[in-house]
Amino acid sequence: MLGQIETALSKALTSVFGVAHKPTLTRTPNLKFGDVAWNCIPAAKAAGIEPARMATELATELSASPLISAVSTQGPYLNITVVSKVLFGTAVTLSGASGRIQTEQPKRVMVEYLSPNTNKPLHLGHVRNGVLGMALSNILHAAGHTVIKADLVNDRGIHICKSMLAYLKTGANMTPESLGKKPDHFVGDMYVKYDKLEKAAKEDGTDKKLEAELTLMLQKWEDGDPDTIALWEKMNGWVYEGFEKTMETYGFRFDKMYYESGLYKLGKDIVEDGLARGIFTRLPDGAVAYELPIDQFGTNPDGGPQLFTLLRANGTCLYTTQDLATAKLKFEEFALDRSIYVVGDEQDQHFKSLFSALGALGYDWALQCSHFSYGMVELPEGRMKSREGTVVDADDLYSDMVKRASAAISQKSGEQDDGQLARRGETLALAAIKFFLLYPAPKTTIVYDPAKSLDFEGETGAYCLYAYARIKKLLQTARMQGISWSSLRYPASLTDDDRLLALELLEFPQTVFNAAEVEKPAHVARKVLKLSRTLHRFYANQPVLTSPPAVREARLALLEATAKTIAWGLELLGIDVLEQM
RNA sequence: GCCCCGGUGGUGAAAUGGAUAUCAUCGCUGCCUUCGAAGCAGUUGUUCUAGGUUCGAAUCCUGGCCGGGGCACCA
Repeated sequence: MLGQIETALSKALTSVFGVAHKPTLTRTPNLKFGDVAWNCIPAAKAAGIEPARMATELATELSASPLISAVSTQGPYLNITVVSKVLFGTAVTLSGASGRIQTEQPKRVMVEYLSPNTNKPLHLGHVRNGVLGMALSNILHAAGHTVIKADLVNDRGIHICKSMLAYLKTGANMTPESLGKKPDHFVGDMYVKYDKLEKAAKEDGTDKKLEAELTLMLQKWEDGDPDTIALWEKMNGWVYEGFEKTMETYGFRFDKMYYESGLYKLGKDIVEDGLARGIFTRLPDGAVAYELPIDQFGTNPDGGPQLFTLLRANGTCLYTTQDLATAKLKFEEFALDRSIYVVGDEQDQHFKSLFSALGALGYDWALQCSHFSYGMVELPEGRMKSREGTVVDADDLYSDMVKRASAAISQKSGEQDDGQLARRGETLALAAIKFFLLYPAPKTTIVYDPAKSLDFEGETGAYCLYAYARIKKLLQTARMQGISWSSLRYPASLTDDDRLLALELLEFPQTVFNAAEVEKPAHVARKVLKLSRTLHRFYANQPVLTSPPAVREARLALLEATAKTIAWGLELLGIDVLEQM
């Protein structure tokens, strides 16, 4: 509907001024200016026309439109009031997912996210990653793109050997079952134990020996030594078993799994090829590197180009070696148009370098690779360090939040705890966690204070869920009173609160579509919150069931549409609603 | 030394170059005898700095100050 007005405006621009322009309507700052507005300055300036005159003449032209009940101007602003019947009718009909806008150029997009190491359980940082990855995938899908969700598991390397070696030295007679531990936590404990072993070794001077043992283990793994492989499989199996549960809890899902252990050698050919073509350089000690362009990356301390190392001096592979190959594999295997990596901002430079190297190799798809970068989740005292065990564990966070959420529900509703209440607590807890992580811009560093935990008031998931539940309760009460609102009639005399809610609903699909275009899930989160706020204000200020029948029915329809839209927005964010808080 | 990111009320955040910079939280004041107070209404308090571009700058450009991340054979 807003699109139709934009089209009418575009036609008027052509017919009156001979200007080709695609206008975008915005909301007015205040309803006294009308419902939506357009600023003439950019188009007027480009065409050499005085902006206020353009606004005036367009107003005359548009006033004939059957969609528009009033047009006015305010300097260069063209202010439009939409015919109420059209406004409310569209808002109700196109609510929820039925209003979604689909792209005319659907793409095949891979979203790689989570990408855990198999030496420790998932923590809050992974949760931020996973929640962003899922939301981004959902939003791209809603906009009509084909999305392949991929997980690259870092299941090999020296850090994995650390857990394995610590297990051999301190716990080889134990299993997760024997200790009653969640298996990924059991392996994570071994990783922490290694750190302790290392510290102890440094004190009694045996650290070189320990390091040699570790390197030997990695060597044995690469040589395919049966005992080492068996141990690796056993411990990784435990980790996967644990991951499975955590990922199910948080709703992280994948269409494709990549394992570094099966990929790490693949990059060697690409490196050799680059070397042969003079794109990569062999360093004096034998390592292979890509010299990063100085205009983009600057220089290193001795004035030469920065180096992006692709192969170790001893010929073994690096993460970068594997990365080159995996990038190529993704495009070939899935005929991708676009490849997105959801990875923390500490790797900004890594990805910028990787994409530069891929471009230098002549892969035209290198331009379609992008790094969805996000900031760390820190504790009040600083960064989380898994080696030192100072992390907010994903499973602990969840169970802690469920307790708090259940307690809050019990307290506020006065209900006693039962199985059903616990399930509501789970949904509320997840909504609180996910919304907390999705609402700020991704690049902000989030500080999470375990002592304060998460709020259920203010700009929170609970605020949105409560808006939904309030509507549901109201609709239920209406049904019980035998009130029906299926036949829609829109009384002329509705208030600004009704109008604001309808406008908010109308804008929603465009916001979701734009969020997909710019790949910003936070835009959807902010919009859901804004809609919820408009709803709460409406609820507090306007009676529904006690209004005259015509107004009552219109409002019930509007509220039902609002509930559908809030639920859809939250669904895109990976958040479930509660019919009852 | 180099590269990247940031600096907005006390605190945490928002704002395709566009109308009076928006929210939350904290503080203070009200509203459960009308559909659920996890809510609503009111109130105090904000764009690091010096220039520049522009009809118009929190936003773009240059310098400065402050903070965070990264700089290779880790991921």
